[in-house]
Amino acid sequence: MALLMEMELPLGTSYDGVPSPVGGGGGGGPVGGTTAQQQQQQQQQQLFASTQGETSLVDRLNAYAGLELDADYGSAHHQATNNANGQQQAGYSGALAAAFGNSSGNLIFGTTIGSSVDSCLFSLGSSSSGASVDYSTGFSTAAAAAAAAAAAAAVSGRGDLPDTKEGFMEEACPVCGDKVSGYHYGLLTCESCKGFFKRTVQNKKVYTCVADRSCQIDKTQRKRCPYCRFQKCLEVGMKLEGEISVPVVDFA
DNA sequence: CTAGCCTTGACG
DNA sequence: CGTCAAGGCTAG
Ligand SMILES: [Zn+2]
Ligand SMILES: [Zn+2]
Repeated sequence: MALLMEMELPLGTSYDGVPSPVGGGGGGGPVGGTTAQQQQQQQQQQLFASTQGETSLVDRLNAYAGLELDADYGSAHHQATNNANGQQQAGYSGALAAAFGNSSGNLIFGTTIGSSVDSCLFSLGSSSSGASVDYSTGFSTAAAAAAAAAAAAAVSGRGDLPDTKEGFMEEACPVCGDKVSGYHYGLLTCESCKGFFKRTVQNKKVYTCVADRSCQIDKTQRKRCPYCRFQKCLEVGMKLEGEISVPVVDFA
């Protein structure tokens, strides 16, 4: 697919206000300084809060990553499969987003690790079967593993979904499983999740989960808990146009 | 609030 | 033009 190669994404999205307009891919007007990042942080803070059993920051990060792994590895994988149809980098950045909070290196709870994501290098083998990962920072094995797993799946273009023929498993919203209607906020999602994401970001909505922040989101239950739905939107990598950035990665 | 449909604009 | 995605609209 040549289409996925021509995505020119603005590196170094400004983190202090004006989202840099992206050239590629049509699109409406610029988003008026909406802060999905803050919302993302809010919700991920809550997730992170459940790791308070750990003492050190690193331990908590690892615990957090562990939670992300357990709760979301499936969807990340799933998404990577969908991306085989077009945009492989989405799953990649999604995993990175889950692991790092955002691709500019700021962690979800407001701390900064190192300087930026580029302190974490991924060396992916050219073969689709195996991918070697080299994380030199050693900050979070679990987080790196999560990112690497999704990255590997994205690169290899294989997930656990059986492809029909030419690897065209159409329609499967990574959030709720409904039929996808196109690319929305960075990846293939259904119309309803697109609208949902739009509403919550535009109106700066903040939901709260009445359960354990781990509600299952599917087509029939997605209405049940908007918190967990939005959480899954974020985990899966949905983001505003201005926030779309490519993590510093070199495929060797 | 939800979600399907519509309009808008930027591409090529 | 046609396509695509963001955002608007609105019945239910
Ligand atoms: Zn959906
Ligand atoms: Zn919930």
